[in-house]
Amino acid sequence: MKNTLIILLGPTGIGKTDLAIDIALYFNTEIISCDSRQFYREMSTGTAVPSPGQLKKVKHHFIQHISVEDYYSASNFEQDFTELSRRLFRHHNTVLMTGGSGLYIDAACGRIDNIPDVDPGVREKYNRKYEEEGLESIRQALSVLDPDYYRKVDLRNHKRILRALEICETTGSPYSRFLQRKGRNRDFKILKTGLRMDRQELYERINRRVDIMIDKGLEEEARSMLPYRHNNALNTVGYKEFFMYFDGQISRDKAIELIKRNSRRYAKRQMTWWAKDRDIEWFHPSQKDDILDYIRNDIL
RNA sequence: GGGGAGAUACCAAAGUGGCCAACUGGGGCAGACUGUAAAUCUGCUGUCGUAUGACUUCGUAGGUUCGAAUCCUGCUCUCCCCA
Repeated sequence: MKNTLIILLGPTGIGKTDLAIDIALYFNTEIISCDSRQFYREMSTGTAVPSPGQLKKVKHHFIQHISVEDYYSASNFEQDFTELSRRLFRHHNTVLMTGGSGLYIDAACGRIDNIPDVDPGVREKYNRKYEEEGLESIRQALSVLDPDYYRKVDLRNHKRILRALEICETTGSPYSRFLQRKGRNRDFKILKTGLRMDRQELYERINRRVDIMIDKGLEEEARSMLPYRHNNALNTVGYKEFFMYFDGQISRDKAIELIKRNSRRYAKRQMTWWAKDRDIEWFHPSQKDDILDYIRNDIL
């Protein structure tokens, strides 16, 4: 019998954490978190990491395992995940992965191609080029280095262009050449379950959860993150809005309102990401028994 | 009771005779995205819709005009000031 990676995914605030614990307990296994912000040990209330009590119930991995000052990407996650899953499958037939970071989940599923690491100096160089000379200049560079990709990318999205340029320059060959859609083979089965609910219900949950975070001291946590605000890890809903408030750009109420709105928009983007994934079996978070049945039927 | 201001699409708010289906902002909807992804980027938001297209809108009922969200009159409602 093949091992199975059970994935429980869903938009922010829908209730993955509790459900994941129940599922993990049921199958007597451990949880691999796949939440790109719960990785950071300096943040907790704004990222809604599982509570100490929850962490005690089931062993969690990749919760606050790195620092906001570390560089971490989907690729790093893929490597860490590969190593960990190999270890866990030695003692478990099933492992549960839960989270809401679509790209990272895809990475764990082996859906990203093997692409060399980028030379930090090269990254620096193109970032500067973009800042100093603008979008048009990096577009131009891309049209020379990788005309194929130039035709396909969203030319208004500097991040896409920058990434391609970095790869072109560090590897000496066009970025598009690495995008073979071959992915990586995994030696375990993947079973995806998704959580979804009525939009309005979700949005109300999100709004309420933000209020709870505020009560738990999100403002203080954000203030303590001020020294790290330039790190990418702090370009995060719940923190960036408070930074604006601390800077005097907006009122505290406005910051809270923006945190709610940006969380809603984030949830929307997550749902768009998964909308085209035919492998996901969808459930309402209250359907715990149905989810357990679904998983049990599949792995037996 | 007297005087003044105003009613515009989901909300806020421009528009004050034709270039208006109506600026802009918010909210919302839809989408893209193979390595910083809670990031980054895009489209739509009166209805029908392939539409440079048709139809119905700017409190309400009339009127003026070739033509009105814009001008005039009545009505309804809201707000402010004086009593």
